[in-house]
Amino acid sequence: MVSIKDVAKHAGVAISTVSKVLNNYPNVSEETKQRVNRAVEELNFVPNSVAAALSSKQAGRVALLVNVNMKTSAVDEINMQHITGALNRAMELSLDAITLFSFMYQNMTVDELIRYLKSQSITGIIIYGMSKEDKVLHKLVAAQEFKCVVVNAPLVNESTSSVGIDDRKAQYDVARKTIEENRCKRVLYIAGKRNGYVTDERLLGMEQLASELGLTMLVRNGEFSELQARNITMKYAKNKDVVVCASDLMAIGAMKALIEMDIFRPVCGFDGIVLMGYVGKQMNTVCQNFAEVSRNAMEELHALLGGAQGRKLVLPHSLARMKYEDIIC
Amino acid sequence: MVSIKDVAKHAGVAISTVSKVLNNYPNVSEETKQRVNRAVEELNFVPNSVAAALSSKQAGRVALLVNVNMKTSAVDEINMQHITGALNRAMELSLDAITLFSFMYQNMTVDELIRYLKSQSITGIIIYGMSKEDKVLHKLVAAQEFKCVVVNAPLVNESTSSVGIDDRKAQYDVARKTIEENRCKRVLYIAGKRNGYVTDERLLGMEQLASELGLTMLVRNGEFSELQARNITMKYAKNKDVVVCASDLMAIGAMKALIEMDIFRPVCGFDGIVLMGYVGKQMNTVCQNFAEVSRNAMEELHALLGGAQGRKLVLPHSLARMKYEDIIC
DNA sequence: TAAAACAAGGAAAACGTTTTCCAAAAGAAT
DNA sequence: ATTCTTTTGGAAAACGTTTTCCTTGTTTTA
Repeated sequence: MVSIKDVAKHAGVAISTVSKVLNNYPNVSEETKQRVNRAVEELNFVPNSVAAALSSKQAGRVALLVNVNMKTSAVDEINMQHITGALNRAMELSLDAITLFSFMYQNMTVDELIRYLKSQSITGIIIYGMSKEDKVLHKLVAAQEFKCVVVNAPLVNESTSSVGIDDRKAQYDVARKTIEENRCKRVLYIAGKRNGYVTDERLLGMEQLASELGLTMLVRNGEFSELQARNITMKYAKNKDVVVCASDLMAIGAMKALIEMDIFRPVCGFDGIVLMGYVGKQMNTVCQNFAEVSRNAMEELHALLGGAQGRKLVLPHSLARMKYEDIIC
Repeated sequence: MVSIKDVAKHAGVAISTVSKVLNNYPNVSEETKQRVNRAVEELNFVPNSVAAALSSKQAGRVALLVNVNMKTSAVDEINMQHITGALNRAMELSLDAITLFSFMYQNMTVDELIRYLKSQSITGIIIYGMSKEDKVLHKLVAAQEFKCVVVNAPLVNESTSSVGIDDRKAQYDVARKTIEENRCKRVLYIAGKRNGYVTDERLLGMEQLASELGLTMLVRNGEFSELQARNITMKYAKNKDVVVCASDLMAIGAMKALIEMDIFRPVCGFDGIVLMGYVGKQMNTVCQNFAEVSRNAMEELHALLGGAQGRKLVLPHSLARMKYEDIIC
């Protein structure tokens, strides 16, 4: 294996000089830089990232903490897009990234988790699917031992940024569009998981809309479960004009229930998952580009690692009506 | 950060002794072992896996090479299950694992890929979605620089194992069941991707079945594409009795086409993806537990790293009829 | 009882980087 | 010409392990 030592010898300089060139340090002349880079080319040298990680804490590796406790194909789709987006950007930024699923750390205490991450030379973390009641992850963020980016949860401190869309506005937008298209007055809103950050935001958006338009609204918690949304719809949809759901999966459950009850009500969802194209009826939904969200999350983490302050990053969303014809390929 | 040095000091032994205890080396007395383990407990010590990886090539890290060139939610679902299954077992085996998606290495030559993997201290690899014409991955396996486990491709040498189900038999089984249930004689078989290993195996299963039952069979390549399967069905299904597809996604495409043509033909698929529960019509399919396949793949890789010979591992499959009621949750 | 064999544990090199500090050379200021 | 800065590059320690030898002390064998 060709190491930095070989490059140094080949270029006729010291090891430290090579390292400086590689990491764009100042105080190295243009000429030496050229010589070193030529040697790197000729020897086909690739730095050993493991050694680099060991040597410098701040070069650092990055971990994705992915919650996979809800096992549905829709969640798989969303997680997969997040992971590919994040890892793609990580590679472009030359960040070494590992993926941890929740089953890997769900039995750990905060201290154990911190120790584990440090043992892996992790200095930055992206957290997915964090709920309000997740003690361990909250302590992890609060500890500020690592730079963190939390996706879809408004947590910010000096070393923590949050990334996501404006859930409140998105819910408002998609519901308003659906309600105005169909001149509805009585709304059944199937909210998400209790103690979910996005759940509350989306509900706030709905409440604002209801008050602005003078709607009557019944709110029930669907826990992001297709089955529960189905049951709720069965029970309450009859004397409502529209069913607004805080996720596509629940929208699908609601739609299936309506079809079974043989009544028509407009339904709208949230997320823009592919499955929406397969259920026959078209529905309005909020489209999020999860891969893009995660690319931004990785970008933000990189900035934090470079010394930037934590902040809240809000990304754009769009509305769409998912059609089978657009999805098939 | 508490290191092996602190443990050594706390236990009153040398660093090397601690390392020996940690790695279950011989030539250390039971008493010393106890003392060291107690120190480990008391100091809450976790070995730094990065340092370990740097120090010993054979402790080694493991990489998942995941092909994500086909972007459909079905593939996302399958890949996600593979990844979680593999990483889960890796953690249990204390193997450090990283995930590489095809977009990360698709522009590399074999040599570049090998160098990159070595730079990451990778010693073992699991390869997903390898096609017959993938030069780079074939050379990678042939180079025998790493221990490899190839999922769903029958590649074996001293340092390479293959893991997967018996695709030939599975295709035979599911088609036979469907054909006998409906007393069919004329089969439209929509095969997978040209140059795919499983494509050939599954076709062989169908050919055997056709000859045994005296069926007439038309074979067309659907490339694992829902759209192509749909078009093929539109064109050829009319004077056939049954449409057998080499994947669920294609089966869905075929079924949608039949519904649109307003003719009934039994259809069967292959994989057991969740989406099958959403298309309204029930179909026979082959169920693979992808997470379990990948757990086995990781297990096999561990064995290879321990010095075992490469071999072919065949896992069981089952037949099922995917119903919405079984899938909703 | 001497020699040989073995068991247990320690010292130190090695892995491939980064980074701190220091020395030399060159330029600027007096 | 002398001193003071500044620029450039090198030497060596550090990161936390593993692993190879080597030194003891103890047991076995003849």
